Amino acid sequence: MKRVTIKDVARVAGVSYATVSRALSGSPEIGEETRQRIIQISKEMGYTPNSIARSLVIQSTKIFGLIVGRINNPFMSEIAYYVEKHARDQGYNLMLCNSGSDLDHEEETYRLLVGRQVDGIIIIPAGADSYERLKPHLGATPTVFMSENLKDLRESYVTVDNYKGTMLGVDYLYSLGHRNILYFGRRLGSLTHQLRAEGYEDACKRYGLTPAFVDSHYTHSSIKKGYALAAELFRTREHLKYTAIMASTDTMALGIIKAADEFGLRIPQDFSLVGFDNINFSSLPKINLTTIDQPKKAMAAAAVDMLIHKINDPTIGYSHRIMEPTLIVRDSCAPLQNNP
Amino acid sequence: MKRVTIKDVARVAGVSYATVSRALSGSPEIGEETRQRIIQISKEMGYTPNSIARSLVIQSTKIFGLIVGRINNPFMSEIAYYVEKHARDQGYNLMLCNSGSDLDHEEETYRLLVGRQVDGIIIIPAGADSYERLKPHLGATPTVFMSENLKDLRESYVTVDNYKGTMLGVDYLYSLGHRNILYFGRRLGSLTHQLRAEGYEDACKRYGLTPAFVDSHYTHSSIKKGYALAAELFRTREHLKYTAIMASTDTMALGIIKAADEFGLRIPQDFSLVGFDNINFSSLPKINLTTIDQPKKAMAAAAVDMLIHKINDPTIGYSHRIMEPTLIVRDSCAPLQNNP
DNA sequence: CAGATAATCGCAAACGTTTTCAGCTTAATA
DNA sequence: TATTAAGCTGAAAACGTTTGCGATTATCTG
Repeated sequence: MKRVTIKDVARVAGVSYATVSRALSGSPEIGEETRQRIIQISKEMGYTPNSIARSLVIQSTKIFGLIVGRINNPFMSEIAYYVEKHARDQGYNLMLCNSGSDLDHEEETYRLLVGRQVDGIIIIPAGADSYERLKPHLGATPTVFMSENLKDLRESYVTVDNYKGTMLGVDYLYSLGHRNILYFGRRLGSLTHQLRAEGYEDACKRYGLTPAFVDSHYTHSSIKKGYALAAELFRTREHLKYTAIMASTDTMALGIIKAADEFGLRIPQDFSLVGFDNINFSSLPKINLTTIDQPKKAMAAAAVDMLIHKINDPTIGYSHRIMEPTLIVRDSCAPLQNNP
Repeated sequence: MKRVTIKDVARVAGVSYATVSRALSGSPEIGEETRQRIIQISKEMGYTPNSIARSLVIQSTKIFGLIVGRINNPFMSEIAYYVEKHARDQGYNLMLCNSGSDLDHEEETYRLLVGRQVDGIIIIPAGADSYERLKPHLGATPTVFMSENLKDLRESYVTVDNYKGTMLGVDYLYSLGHRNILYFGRRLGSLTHQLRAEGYEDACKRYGLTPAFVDSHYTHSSIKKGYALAAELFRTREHLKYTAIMASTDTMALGIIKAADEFGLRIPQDFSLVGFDNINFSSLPKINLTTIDQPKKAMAAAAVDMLIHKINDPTIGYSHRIMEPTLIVRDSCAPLQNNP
């Protein structure tokens, strides 16, 4: 199963392999007749250039590394889809790695990718300390961070305006007449979540509402976590103080939905609910979650463009891009009927 | 931003680069003291071996290509997650590509990956004709097909027993007392779907039930497609003839759920429903779809193991692995109360 | 017709490794 | 003491490309 190399086609064509290389890469200094002949022959022989050898000499692999927490997470896979698509359009392939949202594993993965000589790395960081951990390795390979805000990040990133996002949610709920809105989810550890909570808080203040929080100590949002928290809320009848819930995350909102279902509470009749992220779960029948959308496609495109710029001009420094969130209205919110 | 090569550390250590290479790769013929010294030095200098150069000489990239329709499809992303994990454990990284479920694009992608010198390719084929299209390129790179059955596939693949899967569904519905079960979804074009339909049909025959089908001409299952079909079914009141529906796919089932919701039909009170695939949507609150599970994790592991075997022994021929489906009982089915 | 210019093409170095083979020490054996 | 063996190390080839530079031929120009 010997692969056919450039030498083989050169021998057959009766030219040097330099000529073959030039003919196939469309170099202008090759006669048109010989070029056509060489192309013809290489096709017949089934020649495919060895991009490993090519990478070695041109010092570029045309590969991007993409590090996500877990690709089976709907948000991540959505991002990955657009990143792959956009990168491929620009001539780059993608090396996909799961960090498992674990800092050690993430660091190891990052180093592995630079060893693989990828031209650039796009990473959805595992946690708040990712930057600190990755810092010593940065600089060897152009990198852009995505989606998560990190504290004092002196590196390129693209993210959504999380602060504004929750504000949009509160605006909407307020416009429906809600005056007692509970914030449901994480506030600390992650800058992203901090900003979301602050957006909620400031929006409340602006309307003269008193902010209220439900949270606990945990590091990753999940349906299970949301369910546990919500079940506790319903059990203690604490929720009766509020007519609407602003969730920090769609997955948390799903947990709420599950608990509500079990407690016989109806959404939006018994309370309104808005999520954050617009993962594709949320548009499902019976779920129909009103939520804040992160423009995943645009974010992905921005990230790869940013990366390519950085590759073309390494002296460019870093840049930040904060994208606009939008409110997606579905069926989980209703106007407030009776003032409690 | 000059990268440090093996020569650099050799110079500093005062040995030849052959020695450095041997020391770092744990070759037994290097003195322990020099090895430690070299390791120390290479660490201090921040040396990371260039795996491109390495790949060129050892004729192996330690990379697998993974071609999926779209990574944002929940089923695909689940597979991808486990493939990456298992492959990485075996020392392989993953190059991810979306084929967009398009045959042309798939073929182009496949060729691209062999040009990239990947050691093997795992592919979830785009359609029934994938094999025909890919045939000329096969043989250069070990390949295993996944999940989709293809006609006369003289290549390695791992899939689930689709025939048995729908049988399980019918068994279950029958055991609940249902005697009028409708099969909802595609039957032709894809061997996978053909098998599912046949499993249903044979199970019906075994119980003396008369099979009934709802399908139409389409090539990809989707919620939208399922919704359209179901809405038509409900509008014509045709569904009253049946007390249960066996859907060809979870996504189709979701379409049914959506339509049912709009027509005021309740599941499982008005009819029972079982899906196929067990995508993670189906476990969501308010959905809770009873369905047939494909053992995605085991399938992924089997695929990469199969690929590694093939790489280690290219003369091994091809092999087929058909995994066991299982019934996942959730809340979309109920015992039949009144015989219609 | 001599010389110059342009159009093609080949030579060989380079990319950063791994690995074979041979060479050099040093210690052990006869 | 001479010989052998064992243990380390180095020189160099190989992997399959790209590309700067020089060489060759053909075509003009004067």
